[in-house]
Amino acid sequence: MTDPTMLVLTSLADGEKHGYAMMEDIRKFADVRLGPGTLYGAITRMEERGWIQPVKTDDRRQPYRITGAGREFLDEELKRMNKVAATAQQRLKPA
Amino acid sequence: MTDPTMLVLTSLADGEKHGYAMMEDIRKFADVRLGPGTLYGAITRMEERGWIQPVKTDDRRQPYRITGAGREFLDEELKRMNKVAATAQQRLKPA
DNA sequence: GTACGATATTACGTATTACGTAATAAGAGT
DNA sequence: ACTCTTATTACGTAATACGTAATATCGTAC
Repeated sequence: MTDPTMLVLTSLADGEKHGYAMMEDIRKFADVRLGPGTLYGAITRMEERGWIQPVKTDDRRQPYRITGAGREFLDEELKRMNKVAATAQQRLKPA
Repeated sequence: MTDPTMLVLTSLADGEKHGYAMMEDIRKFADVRLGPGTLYGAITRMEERGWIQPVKTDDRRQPYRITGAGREFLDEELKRMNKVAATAQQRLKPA
């Protein structure tokens, strides 16, 4: 419904961020509050899939950046989302 | 990613359908193939939540219709989806 | 310098959901 | 009768979501 994967990819689309920063960003642009369990779980899976990658740092905070594959995936999913949204809106307001 | 709930609600937005018809419809408008486990599982949950309801019939096929609450929910989620999609698209293409 | 609030992540456990496959059954056409 | 398509049910398992608590660091006000 508020798929964490899409939210994280969208959050990283305009630059690298660490987990906590994503939380805040996502709360702002989507009005969704991801708890740590949801967020860091999603991050781990997405890293395994090559959609995001950790950025080297000395800081205790671990920033991530979106990969090419991540952008591709995001783009494709966006197309589908738009298609579904367009269909739904059209059907909800028929006349 | 391709949330069955949204897909079913969208499918029912323009009239009642039974499960199999939803499958086909969803495949057409979203290019997503929902297997029976996914589809009928979603239907059951959505019925429990009052977003859809079964339509009385003698047929072996069980049609469902979207409820007022279902429309409301769909509408709200669409707003969020549009917001996320707009943000993502904007961020993917900055200049 | 220590107390405190905000920042940041990890570590759990549990509940929910997704999803694949197989089984079942009825109808339509040959 | 047979077979193909239609349609649903019944599983089991894997993947995800999500809440809560624990842990730790940082800044800053006192």
